Amino acid sequence: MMPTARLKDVAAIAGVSIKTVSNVVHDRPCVRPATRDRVRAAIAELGYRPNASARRLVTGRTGMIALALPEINVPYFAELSRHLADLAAARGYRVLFEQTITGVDVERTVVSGVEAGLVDGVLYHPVALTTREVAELRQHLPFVLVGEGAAPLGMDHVMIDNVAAARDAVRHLLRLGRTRIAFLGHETRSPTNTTRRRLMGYQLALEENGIAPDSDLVLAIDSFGPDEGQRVISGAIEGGMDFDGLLCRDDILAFGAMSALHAHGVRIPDDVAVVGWDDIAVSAYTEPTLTTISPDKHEIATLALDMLIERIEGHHGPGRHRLASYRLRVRASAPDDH
Amino acid sequence: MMPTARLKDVAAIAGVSIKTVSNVVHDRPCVRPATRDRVRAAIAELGYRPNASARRLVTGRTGMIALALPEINVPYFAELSRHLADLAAARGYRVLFEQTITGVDVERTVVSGVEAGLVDGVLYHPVALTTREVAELRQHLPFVLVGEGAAPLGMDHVMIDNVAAARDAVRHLLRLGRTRIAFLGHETRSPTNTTRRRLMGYQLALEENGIAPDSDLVLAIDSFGPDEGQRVISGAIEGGMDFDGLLCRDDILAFGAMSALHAHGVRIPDDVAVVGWDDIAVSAYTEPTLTTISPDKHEIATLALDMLIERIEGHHGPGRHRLASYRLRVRASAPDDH
DNA sequence: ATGAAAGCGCTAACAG
DNA sequence: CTGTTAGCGCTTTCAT
Repeated sequence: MMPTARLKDVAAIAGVSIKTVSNVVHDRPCVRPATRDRVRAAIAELGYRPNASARRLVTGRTGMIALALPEINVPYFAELSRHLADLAAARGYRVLFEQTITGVDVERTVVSGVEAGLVDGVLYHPVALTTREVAELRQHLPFVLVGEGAAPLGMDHVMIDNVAAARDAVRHLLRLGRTRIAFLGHETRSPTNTTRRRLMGYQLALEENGIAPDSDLVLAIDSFGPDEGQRVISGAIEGGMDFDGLLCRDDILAFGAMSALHAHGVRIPDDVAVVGWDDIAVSAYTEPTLTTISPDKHEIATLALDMLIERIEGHHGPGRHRLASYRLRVRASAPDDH
Repeated sequence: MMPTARLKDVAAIAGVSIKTVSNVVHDRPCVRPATRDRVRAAIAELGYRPNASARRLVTGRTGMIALALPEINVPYFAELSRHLADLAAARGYRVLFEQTITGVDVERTVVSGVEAGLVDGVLYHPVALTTREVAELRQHLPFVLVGEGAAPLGMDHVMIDNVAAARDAVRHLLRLGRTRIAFLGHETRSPTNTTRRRLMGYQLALEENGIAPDSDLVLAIDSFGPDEGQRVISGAIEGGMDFDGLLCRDDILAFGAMSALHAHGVRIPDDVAVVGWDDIAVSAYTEPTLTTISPDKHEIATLALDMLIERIEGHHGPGRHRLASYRLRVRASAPDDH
């Protein structure tokens, strides 16, 4: 493996100064055609590629943004990442992927940023860190928060209105005549803001319809994942829980729940109408297809990236909080006409 | 936003030379405790963070690997990425994410690598590029290929034995007494190597059992995605296709197929037994649960990363081709006892 | 239109 | 144990 060619080597071969080679590399017009061709030939001959680190050191710009998410394998994050990656590429940025699931420590490390000059900005979906910690740790770096986790007022932030969306979902179930509506996904240990907000909307919708929320209908989970949804709903059915509607914290839990309902011969939606959350791709192909809260992932990605790039380009205003849109996507698990 | 502190600034405040500060930053033992404390205090006071680009420029090491995949939102890739990201983090590498879906050009650009010194190595899942192109474009950079796409002999490569796996899947269906077994997922335009291999295994299994492959049972698709699976299977059913078994190119197509089967009142597995491919997380929670070829994603990730890191650390041998293991995960859509 | 030279912030070899 | 110094490869004034 021959040592990588440098600007200097190209210059030597082409018989010009490095400045000229640099001009050619950057497609600057101020080079005579003949010279340009000679330089181009030398570049090809040596297989010259500009060195990224050197460039960055001098320009101070990396052209990279960090995407800090809990778990890339979770469909919602994977789908959001797809939008983010597409948009970032279109705007000329590369994406450095930081997975934060490993724990609070990792999350803290990512947020505080051990090295400077690694990326130009960070898109961060907080989970474990508190608002205060995020605010304190955040480095001197453009930062945009995504999701319902910690959101210090001073920082840019994008989310959907979780309370309103949960309320809409429950209202939909009420409209179908369901009155014993359960909520699946209350975290036992430390409830996330996400769950807290969704639960709040659930409660509001019930109360505004004169139904007293029944805490027995709020089902706790120990983990996310379909297996947990299945376990908890199986337990509820076997324990004789009486319910005719079910709002799940997310689609994945809903899949597990539906699997449990099927296994116990409970008909969906006849006996229990089910609503999920996230509208991940497969939700339109389950049996029955899943009614779900569909956050506009593309809009979330666009808003987040726009704000981040504005910050990177020097915007200095106070923290901006943007709400992305969502809709209730009605499918067979809780159809309109039932 | 005050200008980032440099080694030199810390040194000035602490009243030592930059070498000493560097020693402290690197936790080198050869610093007197008193000095160390003073330096630490200065670092904290200035909020000093070492500059990544400068470090890289001088060490020539980036501590990053590129992960070049077609589409991160596709569950199989998302799940594989999760393993890769976990392992990379454990080995001290960051992951730069490069999405190649946009087209052959993007794929070519990613493989050829515009800049040098951006990453230490590349994990690449080829789709559109040919073996020859990959071999020609590959830069002077450690490179490991994943999947069934182009795989020049000279380069490291990890995959599962797709022919054998497809054969196993079809054998399983034959064992269940199915004889009219269809294959869903032949690409009309330019079939990928992946599909070609799976189709080959399908054919082999039929022939070894004395069944003449019927080209009418090989169903073409124009795109991936559940909608396409649904469309094609609906068309086949409506066109009167006679089949009792179905091997799908991947789980996502299988979801669409199952949705179409349900819609037409075709019972799974009674009327048609279905087998998917990839064993993505939700496959265990569909109705019915999906029998599928389950590649050992963790093993794929481990083998790939191990080889890549060996190359990064200087290994120079010829291209190594490794087969990761797989198993047929039997679930309700094509159960053993049927 | 092209060249010479001064750093960007850090590491590491070499002195002391 | 600590300081001095020479680059890493590139961009960018400032001359010519």
